[in-house]
Amino acid sequence: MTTAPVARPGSIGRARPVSSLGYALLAAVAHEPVTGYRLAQLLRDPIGFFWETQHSQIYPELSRLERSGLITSSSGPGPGPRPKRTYTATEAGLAELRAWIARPSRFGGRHDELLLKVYASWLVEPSVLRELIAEARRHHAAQLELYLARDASARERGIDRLGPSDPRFADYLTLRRGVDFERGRLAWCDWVLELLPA
Amino acid sequence: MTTAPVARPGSIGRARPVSSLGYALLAAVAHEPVTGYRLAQLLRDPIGFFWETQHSQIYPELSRLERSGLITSSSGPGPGPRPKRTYTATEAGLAELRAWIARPSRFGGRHDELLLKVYASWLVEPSVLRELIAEARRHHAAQLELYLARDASARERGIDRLGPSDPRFADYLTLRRGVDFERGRLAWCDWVLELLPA
DNA sequence: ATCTCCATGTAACTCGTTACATGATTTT
DNA sequence: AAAATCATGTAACGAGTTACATGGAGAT
Repeated sequence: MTTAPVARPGSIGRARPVSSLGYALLAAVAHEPVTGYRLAQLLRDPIGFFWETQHSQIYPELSRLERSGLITSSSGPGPGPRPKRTYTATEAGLAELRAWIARPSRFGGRHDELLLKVYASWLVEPSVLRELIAEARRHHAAQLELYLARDASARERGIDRLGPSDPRFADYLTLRRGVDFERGRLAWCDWVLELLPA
Repeated sequence: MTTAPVARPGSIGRARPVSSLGYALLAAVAHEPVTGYRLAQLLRDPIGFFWETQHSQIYPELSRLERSGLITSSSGPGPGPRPKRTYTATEAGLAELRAWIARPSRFGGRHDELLLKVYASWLVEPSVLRELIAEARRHHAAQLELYLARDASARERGIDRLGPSDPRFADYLTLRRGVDFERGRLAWCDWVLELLPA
């Protein structure tokens, strides 16, 4: 039996709980060992489609995860002045991830700048609102195209026939949500544009 | 007592640009004069549907907006130990809001904890994923019901026949997006649940 | 020559959440 | 008697962004 509860064994003040970003990093590292640089890429694409951040937030968070025993690192010579570190998830890290998934989620923390602008749009000329929506439409159309291309190649490889214990199946579920979201947003943009006087 | 510190005509050191929350507050104040307390309510419902925050962030932000001359306040006796302040948008504030709407938006800043959990769900038993989605489904179903009730009463009052220069029309646009979003999310939850082994 | 990619970090700041603090009036 | 509502603020901390800093290898 592994000495499970991780972290500092004799620490009195409890360690800071793992942040959402921490879980995002853990989830990525659980796929395969990666560098901080690679994680920064993943947090633009594909994880970035639902959880974005910058590399400046990643490196300190990796240190925290390692201090908590949820990941371990091995370092070798790097391309720059500092050594390159490759992180691997520990059993404790996987256990923490599993526990987090099962814990009730907080819904909320919504922040949508487009809807905020639309909410205030009665103050501007209809043509300004029209351009605002048209710009959003272009963005969501481009994003949808990207997702659909991935969806097509994922289906080609039979990803939709995989089981829920395959990481690629989980990827597929989030990708489909991306497709639905962009489609919904596009349809809403079109509806608004139709409603607006020419 | 009205204080009107005008919008720093010749100030050299540029003041901090207005934050997204600042614009949310400005947009609400533009409807009618309100207190900080009332703004806190609006930032749960209905503005909170796309821009949430706590009252502890509102009061300092209101001070900043007033120092920038975008809103003014009048104070009278309050129910508690401190005076009650009612804020009103200035012409400069409305101009700033209009300029912000016309400026190009940054899309992004996505943070979706459910999708993050789903992304890592290959690590857990399918039953855990099932419960995760079922919980989300309940939440989105409840939220959809709320939006639909509002949508029905809004249509009864003929809000869908108003023009884009009426604030209630702008409210209606954001409400419809809420309905679409929850419906899309519900459909995705159902799709995942069907895909999962019983 | 310049640009991009790999790779890692820190500094300074703003944004956002939780908890603390007060107190009258109204509702349960 | 207890709780909710109205009403305003501060303190402490965690989360997130932008800018600074370094430097080799390979491509244009």
